[in-house]
Amino acid sequence: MRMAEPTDMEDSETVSLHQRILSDIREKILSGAWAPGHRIPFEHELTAEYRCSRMTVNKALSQLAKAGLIERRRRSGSFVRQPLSQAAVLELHDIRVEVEALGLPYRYERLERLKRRGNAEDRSLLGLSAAGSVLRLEGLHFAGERPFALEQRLINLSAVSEAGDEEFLEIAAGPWLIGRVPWSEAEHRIRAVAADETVADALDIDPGAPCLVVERRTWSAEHPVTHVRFIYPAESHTLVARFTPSQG
Amino acid sequence: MRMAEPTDMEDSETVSLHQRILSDIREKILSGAWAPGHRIPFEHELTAEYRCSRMTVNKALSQLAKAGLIERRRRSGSFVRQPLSQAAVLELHDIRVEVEALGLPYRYERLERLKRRGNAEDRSLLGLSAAGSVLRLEGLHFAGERPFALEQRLINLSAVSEAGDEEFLEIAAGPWLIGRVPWSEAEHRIRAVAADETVADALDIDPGAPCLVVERRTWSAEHPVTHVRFIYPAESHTLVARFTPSQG
DNA sequence: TGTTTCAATATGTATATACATAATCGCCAC
DNA sequence: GTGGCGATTATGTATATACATATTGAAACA
Repeated sequence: MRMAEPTDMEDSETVSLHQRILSDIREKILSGAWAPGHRIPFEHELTAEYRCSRMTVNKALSQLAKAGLIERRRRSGSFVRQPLSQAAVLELHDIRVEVEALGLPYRYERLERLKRRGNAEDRSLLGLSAAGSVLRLEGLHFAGERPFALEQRLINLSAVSEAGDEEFLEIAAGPWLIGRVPWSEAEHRIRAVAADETVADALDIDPGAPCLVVERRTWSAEHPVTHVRFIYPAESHTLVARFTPSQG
Repeated sequence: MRMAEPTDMEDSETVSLHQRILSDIREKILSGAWAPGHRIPFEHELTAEYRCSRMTVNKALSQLAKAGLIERRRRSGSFVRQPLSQAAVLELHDIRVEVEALGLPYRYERLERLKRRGNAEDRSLLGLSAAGSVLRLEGLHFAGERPFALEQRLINLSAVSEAGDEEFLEIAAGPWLIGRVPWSEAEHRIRAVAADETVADALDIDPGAPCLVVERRTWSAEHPVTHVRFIYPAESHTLVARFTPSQG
């Protein structure tokens, strides 16, 4: 019985082999290295590549199939899938796309950019245990001339150091990060609040007006990457999510 | 009432055993038969119950754990989870569960019940093309003495005729429907609004105060089943949804 | 009384194996 | 050619087995 030995992985944490296969493949797909339609290696090839049994590979691939990332066809192999269906709403949340879907011109404007050593609140928002540098950004998304959403973001520079060199003057950090950091997990919190003075001012609405707040924390391989808070004036925004009963 | 017995399997389709275990348990949890905190049978017990190997049981339970429905603890067993992962929040959205997770006593109170021929608005909300009978319900969910959420619901009686005979005086229609109608699809709309007079009055908050509104339409095999609108006072509620890419 | 140790236990992960099933390829007959 | 048919192939599901690991409860100890 050969135990799963960290053969050529020196950064290897105590991650199960099955997890490693899973995230390797997921990353290839999300990063675009394997485009939709691409045939991923056969089980027996992965078996050889990872030096493990077919069951282990099979479990990982089945999981990817269930998650909708790949499609498996008997006798043909497994293929990267096109759609990104329901979850797209809550996963991507690309404001440019939303705005342009409304037929309005999109624009982003940075309000604030600040590099600092993370304070207690930063660490709590990011879910960091140790202190480290963070980048704080604040910006406005416009739909035409009207403010569409206010964005307040923290980026964990220990996880994404290159972000420290970016200005983010006219591009939002979201799209920038998506192309660079393959995220493995995200958590959303959605709530309603009354606009305070600052928010009302930025969004050009009345103080006290209801706003929809969407907060998202993102992890990449266990490391917190970013925390972002989107604040939408109530009248401008409805989240839509469509589900079929999930099975895991 | 429930036929969890593997012995009398007259309905045996060509479903894999692993799928059957999975859906049996899921149903027990979603229907509330196994409340949050309940310890589900050990792997070796399920092994005996379903006459299969531990691997098969393990695969099913691992999947439920990944989906966030249960939590597994070594040496202790597996337990129905409290904290509502995405599945719980957006799929079932059982307010009783949410309230009890807060450690508060739950109560439901019907405000209105009305059977009528669906008008234009009803049809639009339900997504019905033809006219038919609908049941309109309005009720309040309490957490302790405080109103926790206002529920406004339409049920398509052509799809669920038995609902017409129910009073729904002290039980909300949500749990009732879940046990009866296997839904195949749901769509959520989430937004923020300011409370109007009626809502403010029911929820015992100030008019104009921000509220989180969650609307859900549910289909069962292409037929619209129900449309429900939950209105939460902002301070009482945050939706939480956790994702791995495309939901694993 | 408090702490340390240890065995028991349930889950976590991996193995090798077996057979079923669906899709495809190539061969052969017509 | 072309239509059918079996062999091949990749995945689907299940088995029995093995050992790792975390946690608990109780016994042994200071």
